[in-house]
Amino acid sequence: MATTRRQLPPRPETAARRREILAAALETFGAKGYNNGPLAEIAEQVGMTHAGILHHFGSKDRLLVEVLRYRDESDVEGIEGQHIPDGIELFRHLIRTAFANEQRPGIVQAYAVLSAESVTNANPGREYFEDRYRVLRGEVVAAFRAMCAERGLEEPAQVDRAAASILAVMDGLQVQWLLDPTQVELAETSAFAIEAIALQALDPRPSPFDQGS
Amino acid sequence: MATTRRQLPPRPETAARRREILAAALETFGAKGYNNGPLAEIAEQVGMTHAGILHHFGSKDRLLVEVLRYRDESDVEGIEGQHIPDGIELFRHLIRTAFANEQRPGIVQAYAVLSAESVTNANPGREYFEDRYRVLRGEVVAAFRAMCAERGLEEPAQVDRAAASILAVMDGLQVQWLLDPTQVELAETSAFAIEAIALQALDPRPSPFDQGS
DNA sequence: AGTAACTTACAATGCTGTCAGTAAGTAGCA
DNA sequence: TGCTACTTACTGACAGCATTGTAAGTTACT
Repeated sequence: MATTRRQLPPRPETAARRREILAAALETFGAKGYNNGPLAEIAEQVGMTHAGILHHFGSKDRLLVEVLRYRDESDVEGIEGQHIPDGIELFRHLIRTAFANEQRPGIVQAYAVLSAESVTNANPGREYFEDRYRVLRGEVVAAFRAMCAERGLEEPAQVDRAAASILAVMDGLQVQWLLDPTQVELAETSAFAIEAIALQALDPRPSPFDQGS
Repeated sequence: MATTRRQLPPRPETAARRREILAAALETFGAKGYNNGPLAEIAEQVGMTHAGILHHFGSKDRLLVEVLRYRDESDVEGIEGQHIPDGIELFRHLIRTAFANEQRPGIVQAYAVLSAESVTNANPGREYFEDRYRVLRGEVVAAFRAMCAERGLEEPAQVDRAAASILAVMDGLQVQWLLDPTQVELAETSAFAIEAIALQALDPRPSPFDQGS
């Protein structure tokens, strides 16, 4: 009754076509946000109709999720080989990323817009960003631990806070830089702040704000 | 030909009604973003139709601009008297603000969502956020200068970067905190990062990342 | 022969903004 | 004080557009 061949594998060019769509979607969502970025505009960029995109991805929500994963992959491929850098190398990697980001405002904007949009009600990207920040914070914490071990220091009390802070400055600076690139040096400022936070975590000094008039 | 009485002043209750609308709009835009937050939902909160809101504000764009200004005012009124704190007091004020923000996630979300959304194409809030960051950076820079003068230090090289970084961490931490409040302590972490950055600006130590394997 | 990769057409919805009308207030004046 | 003229503060209806998703059909691969 049931024939055996129920599903055919996708055609060879299809994977490339999907990647084209993902790149176009990243551009449109980056420029206009998820809610304000229509499928039709994405379709036009790749020479299709919006129905063609829905054929590949099923719904706009699922497209967003795949776009976010795609951005991750292309990031990892582009910047470094495969491995996750550890210890001091992770911090250097973050700073290099900030310098690389200065050359790709489109990606930066997509990331800034979509991450903030994800905190709104029932946004399909929310889970992705929750996971992403959790993973990244974990990597930074691990890097701190590795540095301490290497130097024979005990683990400082504030690693968790320092990890969150480092990711936070990078993101926050991106927004300010996108708003006015003439007023904010993205990379240099990121490097400065990452160093400041790492130093205070590894070798704390007393707060300058605590008491006194 | 032309009679003299051309425009009547608004009725006494009108100002209060407008404020109600602004508060409702802040809530809706905060929850759903500007593009995704319909006028009808705002209208419902204050017991009106969306046409009534357009009567008061003319267009959705102008409503957003007024919402942003309204948030500023209510912030200034609520937190402190009138004056802009200077020197060390500004930093203390920023940290207090971070603690206060932990009690008002709605406002924080509105701010995070709308500021990121403002970097998208032709967003009506963009100018507001450009100005706001410029002004805030200026205030932080002035506070650094005041602190240096008081202590007889010369102005450090990195004040501009430190100022941008401090605002950036605060914003970035808000996003992470909104995504998962169980994993990020907004206020304590903000305080830690602000101190770290201020210390490095006022009394720099060499970068731990510069050379060596 | 069957399915992937589309297109065209369309249904269904949601949104902003306009328009005409209504009730209620206010100003000017007898 | 009361009448008239005009304005504010709305409502309800609707035009007009944009947008997502579906369904049916076509082409071309395998």
